[in-house]
Amino acid sequence: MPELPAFDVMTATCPSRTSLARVANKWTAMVVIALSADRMRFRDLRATVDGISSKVLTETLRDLERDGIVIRHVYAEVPPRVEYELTALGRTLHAPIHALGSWAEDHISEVLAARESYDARQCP
Amino acid sequence: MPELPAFDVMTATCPSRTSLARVANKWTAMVVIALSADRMRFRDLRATVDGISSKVLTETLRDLERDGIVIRHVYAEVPPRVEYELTALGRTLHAPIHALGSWAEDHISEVLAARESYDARQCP
DNA sequence: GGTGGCTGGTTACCGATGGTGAGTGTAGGG
DNA sequence: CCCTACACTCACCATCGGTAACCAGCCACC
Repeated sequence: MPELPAFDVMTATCPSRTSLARVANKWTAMVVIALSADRMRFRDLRATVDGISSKVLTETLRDLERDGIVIRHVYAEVPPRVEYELTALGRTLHAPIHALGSWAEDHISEVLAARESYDARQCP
Repeated sequence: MPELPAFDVMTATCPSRTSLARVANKWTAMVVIALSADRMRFRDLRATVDGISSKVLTETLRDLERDGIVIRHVYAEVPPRVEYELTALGRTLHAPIHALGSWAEDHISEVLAARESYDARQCP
């Protein structure tokens, strides 16, 4: 009865594909990494995730909230305070995404070397 | 002398950021997953990664080749034959990306449930 | 009561990016 | 002589991500 995964990210129409598309995204990755340490407010996230715009951060957070990965806490204060936090589901995403971020940092020298030799080969 | 990572994906200007952007991408993820099993030719990749266009597959593969993640084998035959294979560096990327793909497949039901309740809350 | 600041957005706009469909070059087969 | 197979490449749109500017609500200050 343990049916093998009826879900396959390789299939264009499979819902898991749209989920992969959301999760395999640089902004998603950085927001999840930032939130994995602690819940944060909007402006701190914006500062931590260097280079993200308000609009894109808003959209990213709303999509993540819709998918049940982050939760939004609104405090009726002045000035307004809104905090974002990973849900239990979001915390399960931390390991894979953190691994990806670490990969980028750990292997950047190899990537840069590969680029250099590729570019040298292309335009002699 | 083992300096701690001078690289930080959270910094917009850090090279590792551009690397993360390439690697945290749905097409990249699917191509790497497809190639992790075995080297493949172009048309088989196109068939495996359901929904990708020739143009986008070509671009993705060229970027991955430039970053030293895949290697291109060209056979001077007619009709032409080109095979793509993960490099050693590419194979180190398999685990993180595969984890992400599995996450998407494993948690899709929770994601779909979250979406449903979110959408119900938004427009009653 | 006007001004400015704080916060978490929203909006208009615009260039980049993804996607489509058609075309290209080569050689063997019919 | 033409058709097919394969791996692209190109011209063309549609869509999307990104930027900059603005907004709402409340307070403190003048």
